[in-house]
Amino acid sequence: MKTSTANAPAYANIKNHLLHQIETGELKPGDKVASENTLVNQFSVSRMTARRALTELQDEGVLIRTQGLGTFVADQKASGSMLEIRNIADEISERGHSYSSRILNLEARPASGYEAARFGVQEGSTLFFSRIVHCDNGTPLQLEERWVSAERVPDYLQQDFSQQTPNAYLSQVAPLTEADHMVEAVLPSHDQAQLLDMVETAPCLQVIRHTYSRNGMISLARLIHPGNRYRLGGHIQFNTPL
Amino acid sequence: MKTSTANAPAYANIKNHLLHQIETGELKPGDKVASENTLVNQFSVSRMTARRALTELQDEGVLIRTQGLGTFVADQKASGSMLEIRNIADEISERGHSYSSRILNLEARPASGYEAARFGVQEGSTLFFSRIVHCDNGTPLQLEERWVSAERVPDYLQQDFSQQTPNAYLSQVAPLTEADHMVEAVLPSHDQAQLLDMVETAPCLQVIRHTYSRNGMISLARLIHPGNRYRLGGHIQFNTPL
DNA sequence: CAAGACTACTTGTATAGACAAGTATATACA
DNA sequence: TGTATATACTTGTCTATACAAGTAGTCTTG
Repeated sequence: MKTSTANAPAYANIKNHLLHQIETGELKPGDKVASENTLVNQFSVSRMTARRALTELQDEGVLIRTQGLGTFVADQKASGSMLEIRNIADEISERGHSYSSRILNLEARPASGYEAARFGVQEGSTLFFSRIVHCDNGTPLQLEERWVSAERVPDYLQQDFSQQTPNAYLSQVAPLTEADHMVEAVLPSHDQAQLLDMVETAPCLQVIRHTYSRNGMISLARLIHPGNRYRLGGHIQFNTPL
Repeated sequence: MKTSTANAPAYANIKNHLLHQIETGELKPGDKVASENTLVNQFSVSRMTARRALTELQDEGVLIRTQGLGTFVADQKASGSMLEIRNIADEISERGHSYSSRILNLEARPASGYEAARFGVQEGSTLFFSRIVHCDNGTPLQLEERWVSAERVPDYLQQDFSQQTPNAYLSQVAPLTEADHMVEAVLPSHDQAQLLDMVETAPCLQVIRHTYSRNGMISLARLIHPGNRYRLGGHIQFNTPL
């Protein structure tokens, strides 16, 4: 899973640079980010290019910019849950369409330091990862990515998710009653090649990323429109107690 | 509440022009939109300015752009709703906290041309507007703004929203069964001074804007973080059939 | 007829500059 | 001391231009 640098556009490199700073903790919520002119000198680009990187990250909810003040890392905490995800399978059924799904990935892997901190587990402990495409009348409509803490749901990998959606299974086995709050920050970039194939045939692909950690469930949704391949649309961030 | 044209930035005028074309049906989903160069001549702006209007509308899901082909009106029907708003009062109760609310505004006013086009009513027809703060243990947590079409819910202003939330009332009186779709574009800016007072005492204020139009309900949610006073964080755009 | 080249049009990326406007700090003045 | 004022720095808007790259149709050529 490569993140670019080589042939990627200049503005994308700057975005990745800033995202990396945030992911490693070099920049924390509230910290001031390099100004446009600083980035101009640092990356030898024009101001409009540096500006595009900052503006897009602002649109994605990562940064906050204020005229006269500067650019800051957005505070991802604090937001309570207010939304809940509807079950995609139910929704498609209600619409009178046929629902089908395809499993792309289903694996266990040790949590990196970054993931461990984010999901509230120890570094190296097992995280389950799954990636499933949900189709409406055969057309890919939603790409679902889930990270599930092994401590919480040890049998996650053994389930047959073509029969029962992960959402249904997790609701049954790991109900959460308290409305806990969690932090979810910036999304690492997707494996884009895999996404592009699906976007070809989908009118508009919804990308949802679910994370089950010790404290609750976090979901992030984004939309990909055709012709908008590298730029992902606005994202939604919320936290849902099951 | 003014809608631009005069002192608004050029790119905003172009956006409104295109949105108006879509709202009036002059441009239908799938139709080809004026190219960048066409807009350059039409509005006497530079290509970068015309481009900004088109790009932002693409990010907002209104348009679809493809290199070499052109710009087209997006099909809003393709992506189904997937989210629903939880009742803030219920949520706070479930959390074991005390819920209270305060009404800031409650008024009827004629729809401006801009609002009329957006909400699907005639210019000058009555729109109800309310603004309510929902508090969790006395702390302002959510600012709710609603525009309600008078045609749809004539008695909106007569309700006692300290007893029953607008959401509960509207669900009861104006249920929508079809999953209609609508476009909501740019948010006009808030009355900022009023917001700032609340942000002072709130850890993170959720701003939700509900719009009941002829076709359905649109909700836009944004977060205000402390230290993020003037610029509101990323916004959420979705459409919920009740 | 079919394959390739050419052309016109489109959007994508990028530059270098200009002025406007919001914020905070330092400075001079009453 | 307190109030204006000047300033430096920031982001916001905008222009005019250039080249790259994708699409579709036409024209040339074998």
